[in-house]
Amino acid sequence: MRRMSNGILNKHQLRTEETHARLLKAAEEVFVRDGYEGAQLSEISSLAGRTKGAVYAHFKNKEDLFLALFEHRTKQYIDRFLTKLEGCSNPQQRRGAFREFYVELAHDRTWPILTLEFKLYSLRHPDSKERLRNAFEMTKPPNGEALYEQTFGPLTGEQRAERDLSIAALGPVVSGLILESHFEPDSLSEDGIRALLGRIFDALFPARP
Amino acid sequence: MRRMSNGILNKHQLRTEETHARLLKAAEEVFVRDGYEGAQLSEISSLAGRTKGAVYAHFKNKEDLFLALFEHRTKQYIDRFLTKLEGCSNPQQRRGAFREFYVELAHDRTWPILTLEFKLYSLRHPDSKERLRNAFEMTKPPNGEALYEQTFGPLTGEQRAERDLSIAALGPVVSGLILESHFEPDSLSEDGIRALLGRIFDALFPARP
Amino acid sequence: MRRMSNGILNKHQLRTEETHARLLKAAEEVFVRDGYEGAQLSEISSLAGRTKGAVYAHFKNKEDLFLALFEHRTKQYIDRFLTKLEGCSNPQQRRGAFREFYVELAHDRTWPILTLEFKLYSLRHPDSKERLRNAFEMTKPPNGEALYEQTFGPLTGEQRAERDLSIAALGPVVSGLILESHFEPDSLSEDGIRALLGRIFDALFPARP
Amino acid sequence: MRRMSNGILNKHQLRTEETHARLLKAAEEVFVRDGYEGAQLSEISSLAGRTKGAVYAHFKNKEDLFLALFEHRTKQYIDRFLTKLEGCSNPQQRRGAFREFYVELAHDRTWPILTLEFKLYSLRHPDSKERLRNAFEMTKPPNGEALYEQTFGPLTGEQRAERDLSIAALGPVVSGLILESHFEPDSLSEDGIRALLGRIFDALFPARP
DNA sequence: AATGAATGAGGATTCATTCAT
DNA sequence: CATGAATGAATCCTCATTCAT
Repeated sequence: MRRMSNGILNKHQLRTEETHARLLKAAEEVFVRDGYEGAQLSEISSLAGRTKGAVYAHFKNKEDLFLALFEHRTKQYIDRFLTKLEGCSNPQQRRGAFREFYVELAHDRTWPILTLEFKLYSLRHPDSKERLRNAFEMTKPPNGEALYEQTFGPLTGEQRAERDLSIAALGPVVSGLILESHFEPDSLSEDGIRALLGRIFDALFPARP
Repeated sequence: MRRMSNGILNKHQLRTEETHARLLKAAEEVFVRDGYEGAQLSEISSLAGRTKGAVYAHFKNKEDLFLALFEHRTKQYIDRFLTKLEGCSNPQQRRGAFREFYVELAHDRTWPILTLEFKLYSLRHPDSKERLRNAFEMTKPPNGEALYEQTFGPLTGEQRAERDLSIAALGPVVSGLILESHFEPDSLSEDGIRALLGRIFDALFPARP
Repeated sequence: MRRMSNGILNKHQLRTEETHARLLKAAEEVFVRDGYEGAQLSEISSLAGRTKGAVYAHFKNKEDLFLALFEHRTKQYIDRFLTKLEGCSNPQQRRGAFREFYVELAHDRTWPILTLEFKLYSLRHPDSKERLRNAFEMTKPPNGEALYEQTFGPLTGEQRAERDLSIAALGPVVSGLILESHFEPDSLSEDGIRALLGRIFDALFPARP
Repeated sequence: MRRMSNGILNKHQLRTEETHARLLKAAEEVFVRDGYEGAQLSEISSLAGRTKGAVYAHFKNKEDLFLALFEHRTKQYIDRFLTKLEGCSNPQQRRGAFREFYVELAHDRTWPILTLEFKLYSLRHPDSKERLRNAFEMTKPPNGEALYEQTFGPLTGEQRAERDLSIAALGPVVSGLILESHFEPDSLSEDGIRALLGRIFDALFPARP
């Protein structure tokens, strides 16, 4: 998008950006509620106060909208995560911030479901692999290794493998639990999930003496 | 199905039973691979060596087939679980058998995904709630409370609540991890998942002294 | 289609064959009137007294219906042509029959237009080349060389090349004229075209002494 | 377009004229390649180095562009034809020039196809008849009757009818042959068509003694 | 029980056209 | 004059479901 010389968007561009944002927001709601296949572009667009055609002015097709949504949310998510850790000055603090960030995911009814939906999609559309791979790479913070070392301390090779395994498990565990809580809110309340996540986190990343 | 006086099925009935079994088997493969929406009855039936009409001779519709499959597999699953615990004579053994059963779910690439699919379906089809509820009830072993008491010992009310929460978490955790391993086999190998499940199980159900 | 042991089609099959024939007939009318792009499957099917779905039970898609129609009509056309020539016992008769057959094409308002439409389609869909080629091969009678020799006599190599060129021109000339007469019936009446075709035929295939 | 007092176009107007010309050129390419229905305004405009909006600045709509293109090319065509004949001083020369002009149409891969496309369009859009009629009238040279008399000599009423019929046939014949050669270049080479056109011309307009 | 032709509702996608800038 | 985001109508195609056999 070309900005005016003063760096300010003109009216056209403002309207365009708003449409883009509205579409993504509506898409999230509908994709999470109805799933990829069940989601209807007509509902997404009308929820965004636009028509179906607007979707196609911004995205190549339904899949493109879906992937764009995932990329968009992933960026936000990583940013929030990194911001949280930035304020910390030592490993203990960092581990605590990480733990809290993780436990608080119990509150998010949307992102973990979207994540599930996306992985199921990729499982079933191997042709989109390329872009899917890239989007998944974004799930991991840049400079992850350094960050984790600053958080969990220096580790032997074997310990590092174990740590990476644990890290890989975090997201999937939340997604599974949130989905279950959607279905059985009585068995898995938000606080219940919070408790579980805490215990699981501690089991996977034991506090160092 | 009416059996002959000697309790043996005649040829017609044998063929009918075979068709039923073939359809369920094919349905599992296709539902897991393509998801509920993506699954096509034509593919399921042809995979079973039958035509679409056969599906409608055995099941009311697509949803009915899906739910019947879930009920069928749930029964098998519970049976295997109970059989495993039956051979045990004391709580320690029982806990160990439970743990092993759980850890070995890492090997099943199908049931955890089917479970996810089913829960997503229920999330999105609240109208089918009644039957869905019933099917989910089947997920839990009959006489569960007694069984768990025999396994984890007598507990205070609070401990029991914690234990139930942990039990509710087991399935969702496996499902999340298996789905992830489908997508990123390198990060989450079968053995890796086994290790994770063991650690999580121990964290959720600490061995009593 | 499997016939019953007595070679007679059962009710199902009769109905199926009728549907197939009705669809082709309706397709011809609509494709000629509206062109390939302009033709609507909904109109074709309703003209055939069926629904759109029926088209897809018989043909893979719109293109498949279009090509099937061309193949079907081409067979009929070649058959009529060969039948006409079969009754002849000498070259003069055969040339006369050929000429008459050709001149009488002036009466056909449909086939020449369908031919045009098909060639324009092939011009614009090179990907369908394979099947198009085959369909076009059908335009030529089997054993064409022998037939033409029996009709126009033995020729030197150069004469044969000239004859083949003339043969290749026959169809296109009719198509061009029929299209024009659709547009300007006053300038090109059916009888006018008949006269023109006769003169052109004689110029391209001079009667031998 | 208002010219400056000296009859010269200013910069704005030059740019406008160029856009107009570019659009017509691009339209010809795309209409011939893809047909009226298949042609996309977006492609025409981008081929012309403009955007869709430019089309609507110069033409009322797609049909208007198509008809304007036909009118534009028709004018050129008639001009070339008349220029060719102007240099002749007697009927023989004129007939020869006419014949040569006709035979050389074999070289034009575009105009005959555009002509076909246009006639098919008019066949299928009778509502546009008015403008279509006018455009077709332009196909005929002004003072046609006088011109033809100077070319083919004075004729009886019956001869004149025959001559008009032959004239009406010329264009359609070329169009049919060119289309065929697009599809089967091996059977109908450019030279082959030239030969055919010559023979057909001579058959339709026999040289007078 | 099983077949498969036919139905018909539904949804993604395309593209000529409009309009604020 | 020219842009291009947005519209919205139009249409192909899919697929669960039905029903005569």
